[in-house]
Amino acid sequence: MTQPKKAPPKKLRLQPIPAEKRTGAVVDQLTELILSGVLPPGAPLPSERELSSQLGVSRNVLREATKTLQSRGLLIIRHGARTTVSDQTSQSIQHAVSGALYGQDDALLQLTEVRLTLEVSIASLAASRATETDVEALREIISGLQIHVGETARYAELDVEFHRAIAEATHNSIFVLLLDSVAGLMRQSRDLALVYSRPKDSLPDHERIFKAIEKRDSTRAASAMRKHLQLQQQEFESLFRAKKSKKSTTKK
Amino acid sequence: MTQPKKAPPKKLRLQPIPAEKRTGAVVDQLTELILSGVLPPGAPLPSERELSSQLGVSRNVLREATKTLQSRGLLIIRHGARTTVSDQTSQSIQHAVSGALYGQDDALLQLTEVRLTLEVSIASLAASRATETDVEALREIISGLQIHVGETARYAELDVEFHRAIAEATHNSIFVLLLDSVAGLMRQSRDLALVYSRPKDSLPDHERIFKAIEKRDSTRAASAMRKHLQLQQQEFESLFRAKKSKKSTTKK
DNA sequence: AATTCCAACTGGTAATACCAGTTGAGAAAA
DNA sequence: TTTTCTCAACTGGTATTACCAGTTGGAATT
Repeated sequence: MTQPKKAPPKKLRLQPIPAEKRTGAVVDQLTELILSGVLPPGAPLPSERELSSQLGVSRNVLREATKTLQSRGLLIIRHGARTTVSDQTSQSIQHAVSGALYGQDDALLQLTEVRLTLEVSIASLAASRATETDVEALREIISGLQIHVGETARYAELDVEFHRAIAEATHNSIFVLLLDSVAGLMRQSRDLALVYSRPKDSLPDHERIFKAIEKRDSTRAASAMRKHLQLQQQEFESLFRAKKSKKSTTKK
Repeated sequence: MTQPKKAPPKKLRLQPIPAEKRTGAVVDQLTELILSGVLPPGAPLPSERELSSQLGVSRNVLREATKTLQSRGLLIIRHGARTTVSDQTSQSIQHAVSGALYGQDDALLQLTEVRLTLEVSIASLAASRATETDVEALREIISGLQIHVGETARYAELDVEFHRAIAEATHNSIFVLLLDSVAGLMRQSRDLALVYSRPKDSLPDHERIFKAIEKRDSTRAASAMRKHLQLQQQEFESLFRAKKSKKSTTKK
């Protein structure tokens, strides 16, 4: 036994799968274990060979099930290492949306538009519902932003955190999920890197949004967020127009 | 050969998969074929045995790939029949969201809230962008609603169509996708059936929304939509409170 | 013409053997 | 002692083969 002592194969109570539709049943059972928290994020699953025998199904079936759960973003499977529980729920939304956007070159524009409307509503709701804890979390991020104005990369990270924290202040998990998905999709875009907002320009916006939420001023929070995002939107639009005209002159 | 003549195994140009990560490569290749329209919705794939040999991979790999695509909503796999291409893109979003909502009993409330903010924005955008074709489509649905006021089921169908048509008038496919997902999730809820809006009450709302869009009045469209959905939201809220108090007296 | 029936397809599962990354404990070097 | 390196024993990934279980469509029967 050269293998780890940690995560001792705690005999998870696993019900053997009865008859047909085994794969689906395994998916359901594992999903249940994960979502209910018996298998918390980061926890390793037993090996495929062990798990499959415990469940009374072939390794094939177990593997198809885990594959499905991976594509749903619930599991992280790495060749050679143990399969672990993930916490990225927004991943599957990204798949779906990126499918719908396939081949549309104004994809980024559509995304920013969705983000704009989504976040404006979120900001408004957040302002009316934020608890003291929420505000405190935002305050910390804001001070972080102020400190790291010089470092573009670090600032960008905190920027994302900021928007996410606002979504969490709505206390509606769907908003958080949708925002994550949209943000994840935008991050995939290559064109994005070029125009990503300069810290110096956006810091005042961020502060304004924070103050509005701190004062529980929904209206002001919404309008501050709108202003903040509209600038980006305009930059994308001009970028898109430039790209489009270039395309039509080069190709067609 | 007792099997069909239709869908003659048109030799799809399939590139053999080279080295490792075969499953992922197959997923990508099939995804490409589907999203690009080479394999249109409804089209049958070659059988697993044939496809796998054409791709130069084992049936195992092919199967895991198709399984993944199924869970992403791109394929429909039925035991005994051929696997066909699907067109349900919103399905995978539903999976993700229902995962996030797991165990939260105010799920329906969160959903209605998201729907409210989403659709209000959509209505506003639709009003400012609707083409004559869009308006014409809406007009037809409205007249359908007026005709079928008496039939609850038929009216409910048209109701869904109406909201979807508005989303399409934004000419932003992501909005359509998100709306579909939210609507699909709400349809799953058991509590929903009890309070579904009575035709007589909501018809005036629908007409008001339509007229606003017809006149390209964004503000009025948004407020009409808000009014329309807020009623539902309030009903859900009272239902939730009732349920909650009942729970706490019964259990704890 | 309508019904029944069944053979040959389809996908679903199992079992096994081997390939290919990962990992960590212990050996070797500092 | 501390650090680095090595490698065996894990992990997941793939291939093959055999068989089970729904579906389907046409031939045989009514």
